Amino acid sequence: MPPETTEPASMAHRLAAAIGAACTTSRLAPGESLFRQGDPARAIFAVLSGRVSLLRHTSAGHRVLLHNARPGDLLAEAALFAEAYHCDAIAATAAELRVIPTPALRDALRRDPALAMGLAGTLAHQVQALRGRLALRDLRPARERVLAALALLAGPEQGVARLPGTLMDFAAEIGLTHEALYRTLAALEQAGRIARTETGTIRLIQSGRASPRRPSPQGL
Amino acid sequence: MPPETTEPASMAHRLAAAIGAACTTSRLAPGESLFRQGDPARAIFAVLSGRVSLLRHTSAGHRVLLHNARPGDLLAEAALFAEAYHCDAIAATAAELRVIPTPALRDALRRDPALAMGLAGTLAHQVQALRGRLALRDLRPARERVLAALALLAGPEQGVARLPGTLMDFAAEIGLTHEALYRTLAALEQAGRIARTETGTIRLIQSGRASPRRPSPQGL
DNA sequence: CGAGTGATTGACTTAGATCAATGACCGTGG
DNA sequence: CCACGGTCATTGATCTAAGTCAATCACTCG
Repeated sequence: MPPETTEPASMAHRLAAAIGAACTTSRLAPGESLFRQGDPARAIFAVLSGRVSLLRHTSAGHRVLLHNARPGDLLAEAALFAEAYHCDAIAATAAELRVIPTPALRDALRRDPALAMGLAGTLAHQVQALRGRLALRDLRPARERVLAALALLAGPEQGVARLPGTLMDFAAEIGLTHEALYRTLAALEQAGRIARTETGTIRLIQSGRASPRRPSPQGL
Repeated sequence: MPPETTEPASMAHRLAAAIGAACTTSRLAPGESLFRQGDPARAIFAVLSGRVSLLRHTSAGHRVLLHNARPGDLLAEAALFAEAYHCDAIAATAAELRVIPTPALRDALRRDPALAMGLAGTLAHQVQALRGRLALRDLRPARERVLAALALLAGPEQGVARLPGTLMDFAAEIGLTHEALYRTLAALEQAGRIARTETGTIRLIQSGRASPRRPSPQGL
């Protein structure tokens, strides 16, 4: 399969379609910057291929990764409602983006309430997802967090989690070092809670129903 | 001052105003539930006073705190775009809410594109803020995280951070135990990086400019 | 005044970060 | 075609930041 190409999520499609001609495409080399914190916010973007990182520098001079946009993601949606970008966008890999100028998009949204509602819906889902990811970080120890994250990936049917990226990416996503993740996965596998067949795929195994009363299966 | 009352943030206002009569008010006793995961999504809410917790149960039966809505916050915005609520809402304290029925609101949004855009803007800002909070969790050790969080609270002018709630709340917000936070604050104060006058207020002190080249001021 | 909550500090323990090494797997260029 | 350099996956050893348990004090509220 081609490494990193996906059709844009419907919202990116709809936005681009709505403004039609005013919408251009941009190609970035790895490391190239799309915009910088403080630049006037002239456009939002839809990632077509590659990955684009959003970074903010703190006052202390640190560089913090805010987001890693993948194909299908919308980028800098907040630019629609702000004067300037609030963070840097740098291509993590070679990337292709659709450029959606804010003035044209604002017009389109004003003209088409359904489009505006669609955008609001997309954003509302992002808020939900982000809250979920934030809550995930509170789970401890690592075992719980990993299981919860896998369950999320697998969906409510409780079957097989297919990791979107590498294990290292997954580790970063859930706030663990990759070593900690490897170890936790190994322990879970040993405990029979998960099974790994092909790489990138993890099957969750019901732990014989988590009965409330029963401290521990065997030993301590 | 009255303990927990604030005028609703403008967006909550605007939404409520837009649908006018269809909008009622609801009062919750502490512990009372507003809706449950899976209930049909009939309304979104604006918190007028008190605090309302959003909880999700994981498949493993754990209860995870997703959000703690405070006066001025909008609650369950995603209900506008979904069939059912995706989490429980329980009053953490006695609370008063404005109830905004989704059908009426959907109509209003369709009729008034500016309102829809306003909602999208609010949500976009929430996305931004949540990404920031998520990134904050990656800062380590605790000292860095606390300083960054305080800087955020103080705003770009780099002056005084006024904590919205208790220190315990703040600790939970940034993913530390309250003990760890107290110790970190004490250490920072000792190190002269912060000063505490009244409770709930922390002044940040520039550490003689963090010059790029200079490993450490003294010792080590 | 006693109960409940927040703030604070001490002592102890540990989960997970850090540092380090190894093997598998590519893609790539000579 | 193969050797080399890079990334990912994995595991071991070690260390420490921060969690847990515990006690105390100040404060507010019936």
